[in-house]
Amino acid sequence: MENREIARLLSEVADLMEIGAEDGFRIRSYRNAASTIESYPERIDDILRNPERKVTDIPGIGKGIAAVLEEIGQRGTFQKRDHLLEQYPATLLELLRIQGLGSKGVALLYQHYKVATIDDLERICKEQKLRELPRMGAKLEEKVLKSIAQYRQRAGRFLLSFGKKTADELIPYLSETGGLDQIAAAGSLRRGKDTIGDLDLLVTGPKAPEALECFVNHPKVHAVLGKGPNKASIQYGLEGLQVDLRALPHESYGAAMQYFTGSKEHNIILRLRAQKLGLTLNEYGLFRVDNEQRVAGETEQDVYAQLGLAWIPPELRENCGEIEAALEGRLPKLVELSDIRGDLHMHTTETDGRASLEEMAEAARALGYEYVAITDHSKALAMANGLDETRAVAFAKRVRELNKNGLGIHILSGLECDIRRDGEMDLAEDALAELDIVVASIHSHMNLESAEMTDRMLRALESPNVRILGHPTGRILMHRDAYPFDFERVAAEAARRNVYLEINASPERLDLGSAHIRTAKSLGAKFAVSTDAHQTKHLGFNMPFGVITARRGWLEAGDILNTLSLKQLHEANIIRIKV
DNA sequence: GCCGTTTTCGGCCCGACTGTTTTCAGTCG
Repeated sequence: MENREIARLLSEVADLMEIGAEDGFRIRSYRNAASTIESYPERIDDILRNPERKVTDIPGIGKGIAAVLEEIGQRGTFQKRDHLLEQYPATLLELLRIQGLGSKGVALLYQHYKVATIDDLERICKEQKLRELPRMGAKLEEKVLKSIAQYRQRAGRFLLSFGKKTADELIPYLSETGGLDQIAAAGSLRRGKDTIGDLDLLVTGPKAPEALECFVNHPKVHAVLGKGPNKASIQYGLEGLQVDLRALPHESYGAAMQYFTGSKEHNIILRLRAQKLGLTLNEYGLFRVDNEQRVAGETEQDVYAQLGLAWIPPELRENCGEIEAALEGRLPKLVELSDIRGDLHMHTTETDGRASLEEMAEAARALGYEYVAITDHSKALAMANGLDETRAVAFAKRVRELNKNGLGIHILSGLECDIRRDGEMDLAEDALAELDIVVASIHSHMNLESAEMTDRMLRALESPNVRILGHPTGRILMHRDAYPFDFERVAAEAARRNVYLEINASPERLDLGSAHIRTAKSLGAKFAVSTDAHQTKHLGFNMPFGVITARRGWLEAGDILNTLSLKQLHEANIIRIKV
């Protein structure tokens, strides 16, 4: 079993224990173990099988969890889990994702009304029975119903990063078949959409039929939805992501990539354009209507060229002006991962990160970056052990000392400073002035009225020390919507004040999203693509999702702060580097 | 359940808000 799945079992059990009102510290141990295992570089399975190794050497894993892991290794589950699932249906776990309900609420609802599913919950709210329970009222009913509606809207979708991980598992697996010419992911994954509904894979080559066979026999296939000579569909893994694999002739590869990358809207316009030119376009190629002769198909470039268009990067294929731009030769030269020179938002063990300043800096250096900003939380985030003025200033001093040692990467002293309810900075301005760069972010009071939230953000932009507005809309994909505020006003004001808007590359956020990026760019705003890394591997893993989101927002390198060199940052007086 | 130890027991990040109370439990981050 993969670490990710083991972690999932442990964290589900932690949730069930919480519903069962078990000891909080014990629950935390399960959660800690889950999170450690999820990000552990080695497979737990391998360690278990190796008589020379002990899982208890991993911090956070003691005798108790070690026994659990052993049991999982042998039979895929463990006693405690079985026992809890006898008491509570697994569907209760889903209810925890509804805002306003925690473990206590879920337990009470289950005991009182046998509420086990989202549908049950909706009914109880609509019948106004929720308010009859202790400490629950009409406002909560309303909040829960709203949250259920949002939850349903995003059901069946998956994070882009999840699609990427799945593709990264399946593509090498299918390659082992041998005798394949090409194998690639298309669809919304290739377009870099923030969430995906399914995963589309293509193969070409003489052994494509074997690849289809191999595909439906993957050990993690949950169900085979269909299989023919050219196509197979499966539900993959516990999460049940639908994956489609299409086998095509080599000469159709470009046309197939074009066809299956979409979007549907983009493809409709292309086919209309083909029609006007006396051509017809499908997944096998571009053909003349009169004599059925193939005019393109082996590469995407040929297909676009034969339609009189420059090749359009997949991220732009949403029928949002890209076809007009391709016709007129004014497609943007989109930013690329290799343009990124540094990372301006990350956390360390000083607050809620998992790696030390030195470890983060070293990992960033290994990625080839020229600089990083360490931006730990400020004191308002007490649960993260946020920095107060004294610690922030001391930290800046420590960074200045470190930089004297020639680390091979320049560290900027920074802070992710909380924006308080009234728009004031969480730390005094004179302390912020000691730092090289301040990211200002909202982490609380997210349910203000739009006008109040707008004022709050405009107020935050007034701080002379704020350089970046962190995760500006506050959305968590498939979990929490952006808070309501006048985005255009805030973006315009940020542009006026030279405050950069963050494109938070964390796959759960991708905030700003592409639509907001385009709006903000049209208002003159500039951006920073930052990982918000909480451990070293986030640095490399997150950044491509931020860059692809920036690309979907039509951004070029020149729009993005951290494509500048340290020297340029300094000379442009964007960051006053304190020495 | 983990960890460290002044080593087998006691501590484990906690502050703020909300809606429900009538002094606070539950949720969130």
